[in-house]
Amino acid sequence: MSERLSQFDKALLGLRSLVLSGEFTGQRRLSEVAFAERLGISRTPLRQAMDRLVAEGLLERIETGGCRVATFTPDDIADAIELRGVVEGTAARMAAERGVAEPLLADAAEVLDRIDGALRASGGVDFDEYIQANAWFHDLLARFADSPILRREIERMSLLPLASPSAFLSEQSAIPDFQDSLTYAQRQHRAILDAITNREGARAEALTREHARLALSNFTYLTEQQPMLAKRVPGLALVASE
Amino acid sequence: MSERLSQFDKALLGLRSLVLSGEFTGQRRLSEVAFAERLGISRTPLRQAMDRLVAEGLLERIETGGCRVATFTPDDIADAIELRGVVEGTAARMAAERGVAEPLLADAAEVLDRIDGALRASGGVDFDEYIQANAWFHDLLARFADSPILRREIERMSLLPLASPSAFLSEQSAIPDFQDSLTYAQRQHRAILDAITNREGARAEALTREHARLALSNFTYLTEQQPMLAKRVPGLALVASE
DNA sequence: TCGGAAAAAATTGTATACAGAAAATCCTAA
DNA sequence: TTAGGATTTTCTGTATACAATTTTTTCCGA
Repeated sequence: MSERLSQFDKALLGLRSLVLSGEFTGQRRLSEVAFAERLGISRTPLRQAMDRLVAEGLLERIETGGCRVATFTPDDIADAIELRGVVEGTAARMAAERGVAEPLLADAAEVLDRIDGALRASGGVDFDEYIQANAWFHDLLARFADSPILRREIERMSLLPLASPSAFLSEQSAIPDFQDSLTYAQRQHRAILDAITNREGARAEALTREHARLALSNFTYLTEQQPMLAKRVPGLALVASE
Repeated sequence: MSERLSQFDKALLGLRSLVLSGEFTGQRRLSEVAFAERLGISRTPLRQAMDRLVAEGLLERIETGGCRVATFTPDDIADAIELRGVVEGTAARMAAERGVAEPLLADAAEVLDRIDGALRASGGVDFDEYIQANAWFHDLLARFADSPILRREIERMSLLPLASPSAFLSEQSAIPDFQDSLTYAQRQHRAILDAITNREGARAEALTREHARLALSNFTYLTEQQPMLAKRVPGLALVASE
């Protein structure tokens, strides 16, 4: 089961995790040689990985050469979350319009049951399970419409860690009534799946957008109440919007 | 004014234009050495350019190594056009909600006048002018909301040449009442700008989506009426959806 | 003539060398 | 002491060499 990793894969995984660790979140240029040595590979595949991370938006090019960790304002993150909701909403609408293959629907129902289980776990909510199952549901949503284009774009948007639905989940436990928020989110999941199953495109789209707006309001609350969140955001420099 | 191009820039521009020329639209693997020689550069920057084009979606990786020109079904293109409309619609809505800086609005008004001029040119519609001004308008739309995230995503979606609003414009002259279609599109432009100026977010979004749907229906008409279009699609293998 | 194995050729993935440019350091002069 | 400039150092961008695969060709046997 363990596929042999190419040097490029090593570079990509290693570099991404280093960037997300937050260690290099200053505005300094990232040294190719330093990272290549640290990851035990040559500069060539490391450079490829840097290019990739620039394309993902995690890094940004410097005019004079090289690149640095990207910085985002809370407004940027908010936009990314909302846009993700819009695109997922489109996926939901298309899925409803076109109909979804039975097996996928069955998978979705099962995943939603798993989320219910995580919410009702003895000893409080099982966060890890919730996060995983939630990510699974959103991935299924992206596959419902059977559109490679749509799927690709949604996947791309999930790459900005802060825009993905499960980002911050651990931070979010600081939110009052957070558990209620999760329960509410799950009710939205069921409503979305219901709308899609019933071929109600407009409703499926609206519900999915609304679902993203919940994540958005949680994020907004966090950044307003806890400005120091910036320090805990995994790896990306979060810059105060003036 | 002529900025010195890096080898990578040469590779990117050259390779993209070669791919779009359609010469390599078979399913064969693109040889790195061949292209490097043809463009007069070494394999390193060419390889970077290939990576970039893969990220853009113009090329796709081959499991055993290397990459080839990507293929799209008409359904894929249709999805891309629709999705572009959705994201542009979001930009329009956000612009209306947030308000747009005066200078940008003035630019937009001017561009729309240029389009009117292109439509009323003596000796028939000035297509080149229309295409250029139209692209300009859509670029302004992407900048209206003052959101780097949104702008980036819209730009990215314009990279798939077939999804961009002006793609096919020359082909589309084969459409009956095509000139009327352009006039209608321009009326939509004005309506969109009007909605944004009046801060009517929902209307701005709906109108922008509708605008994309016009392009979509033109594309659909073309592929249905002229299956041989595939041969004339610049550079991308268009595969019949079964 | 056809199928398949073996050898040959070509191609990719990776490492590394090198030149030119940017950045850091240090020295000098006000 | 500090500003400015020259020098040194470091770094990126690019070319190229090399090894491991993959693909093609060749050749033999059925």
